[in-house]
Amino acid sequence: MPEALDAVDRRILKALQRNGRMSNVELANEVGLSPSPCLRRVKLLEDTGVIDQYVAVLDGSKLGLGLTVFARIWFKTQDAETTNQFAETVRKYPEVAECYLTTGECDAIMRIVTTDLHAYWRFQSDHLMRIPSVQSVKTDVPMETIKRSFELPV
Amino acid sequence: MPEALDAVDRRILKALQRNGRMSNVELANEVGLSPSPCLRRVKLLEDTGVIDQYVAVLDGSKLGLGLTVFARIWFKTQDAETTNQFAETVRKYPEVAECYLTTGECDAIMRIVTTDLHAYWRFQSDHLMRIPSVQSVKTDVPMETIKRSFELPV
DNA sequence: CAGTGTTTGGCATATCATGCCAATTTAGAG
DNA sequence: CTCTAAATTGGCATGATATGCCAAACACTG
Repeated sequence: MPEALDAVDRRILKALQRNGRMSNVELANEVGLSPSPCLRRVKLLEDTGVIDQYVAVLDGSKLGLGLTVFARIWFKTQDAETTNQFAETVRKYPEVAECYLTTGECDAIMRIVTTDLHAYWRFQSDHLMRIPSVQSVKTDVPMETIKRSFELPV
Repeated sequence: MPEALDAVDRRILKALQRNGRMSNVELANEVGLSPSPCLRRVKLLEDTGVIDQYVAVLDGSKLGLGLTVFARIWFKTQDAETTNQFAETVRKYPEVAECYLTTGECDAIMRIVTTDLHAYWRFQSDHLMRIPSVQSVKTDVPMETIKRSFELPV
């Protein structure tokens, strides 16, 4: 690992997590460098993969995608084939924003984005429950957002 | 709602969700417009709040923050005061990336980012379980990522 | 304190954002 | 189908920004 982040790097990361489209000149001012070395540091952070990507965060409620739900999945069996088939299928659904295999109580967790509860129910019964490896699903529906951040505490 | 998104707007949103730092010239080419009206559309999408913000997405594993866990919380009581106190406290912890109040089986769901299981355990016992309103916590630990996207299917 | 390697700041140039205006396209009414 | 008005587009001029290069400052080692 060639990275040893110093205080300036951390300030850069902090700033770009808050505003990924900030101009390099503005960023340089904020972290106390001139534009030239600032840009070089940013490029290095990108090249080493510390900065993975830049994204625009959309407001789902303004796009008819106001409902986020968390679903826990239980498999019928936990063999590799079952798991692979599940993964392949899940990756195709745009409704599934995130999906992880877990150890412990359940076998997988997903975050799913849909229009409303009705649309979610349709997705669950028409698609999720029809994946052969899926035995059962339990859903938790967020009613209110207390905190929502994509930032890592660097 | 003054927004009626057409096909070009959707292409803009799709592109900026994949690369939020794309230059306007490049974006214009990709969506089949000249830079001038393209920029105007982007600005409108920002002003109306469809585009909420631009962020840099970091790789937690390269920053010593490799573990993401999901925790379900049960409260002792569900009155407004309990809830508010919980919310206030949770918002202060940088480890807590997301937190929602839920209806159904549990009372709240959180996504928590830490260094490793040991650090999580410390956070749970030293902080989470000491919030007076919290009765119990169940944790699901992702072992493998099947899908991870911040994109909305526009 | 000299030498070496790293990081910085400034500068020149190419690319880009931005605001304005004329031209084109679209939508609606007669 | 035609005319008109409104909305949207493309091109252009200007100011700001990114980018690569070089010399100077700095940090570390022997």
